[in-house]
Amino acid sequence: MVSAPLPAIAELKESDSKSRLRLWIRLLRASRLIEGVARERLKSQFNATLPRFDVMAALYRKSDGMLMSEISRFLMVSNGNVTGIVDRLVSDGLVARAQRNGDRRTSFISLTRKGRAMFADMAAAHESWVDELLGGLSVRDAEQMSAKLKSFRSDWEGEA
Amino acid sequence: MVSAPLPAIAELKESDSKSRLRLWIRLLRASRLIEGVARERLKSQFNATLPRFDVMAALYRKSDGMLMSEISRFLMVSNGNVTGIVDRLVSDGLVARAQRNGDRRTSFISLTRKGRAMFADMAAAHESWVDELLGGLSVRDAEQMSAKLKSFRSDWEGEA
DNA sequence: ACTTAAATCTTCAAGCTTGAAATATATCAT
DNA sequence: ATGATATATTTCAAGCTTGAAGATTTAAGT
Repeated sequence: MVSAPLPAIAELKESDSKSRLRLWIRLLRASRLIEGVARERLKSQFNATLPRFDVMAALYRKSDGMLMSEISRFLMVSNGNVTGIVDRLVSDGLVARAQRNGDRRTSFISLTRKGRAMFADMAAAHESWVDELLGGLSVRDAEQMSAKLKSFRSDWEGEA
Repeated sequence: MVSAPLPAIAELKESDSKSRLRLWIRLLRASRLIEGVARERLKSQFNATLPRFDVMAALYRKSDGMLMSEISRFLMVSNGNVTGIVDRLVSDGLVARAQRNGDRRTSFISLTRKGRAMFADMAAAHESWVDELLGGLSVRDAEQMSAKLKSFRSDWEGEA
């Protein structure tokens, strides 16, 4: 009976993928909406961009500094990408590269005092924007969804 | 008593915004993860990009054709952006611009036969990728989250 | 030591993205 | 009709993004 057709299961399976596809589309549209607002306000209020904000956010958590590869892995972007963003942050005096005595291929990237102060301001504003945009969701809903998304991710990556 | 301090409410409020911020970060990371996989597979299996896929998906739903501004509004990207993507799709023979007799500023953009066939293939693959990546979520969870995201969005836009 | 392999980062071309300026067309008020 | 205003699109500069190729340094094997 291995070759017997099982239409009921096949139909169920298709319906499952449609549900997940719909979720994906809504997820994507929500992301784009929030990212758009954040990009626009970062530009007008701080003359910053979203990628710069992301890099600074990564560095803010690690005051000892991070390797380039740690930044790109954390942000899930390519290596070459981070090079350019950090270059511009350095030339704006927001970030510094510190020599590493052991390994001359690498350097520790960290926020300058100026960068740290600026990020603190941006982070507070950013948190309020997200609160505003996601305000339609109850805290309970937000926490439920967070938990679901976390467990989904752990199936695909090492941790987060 | 209007000026009396209300620390309990203030604390609650801060905790709310933190929950929403955490949700936002997980939403963003999930989006990036899925987008990364989709981008990579679209390139290797179809020699396509995600933006091209998005434009073709918009056009697939509307076989009569769409205006440039309808495409950009639907995809939530800038006007100028769509111009370049459509240009490349046209030069690949996947999309065509049709004159509109009433208004010479605009044209109807639509998939060619070739574009329509190609998108059908890509869409099937894409749906299976999403199903694979979001497979850790039950259908029930997916539908719950979809509903929450839909209601959140309608607070900020006309519809979807 | 010497060669090979691995790790880390940068460079580069192609394409995507935005926002602003430019262009072209259409509509409206006189 | 004419001029002013509104609409639709394209063009452009600056920056972001990837993936591949290149450069540099470190580690490993012999």
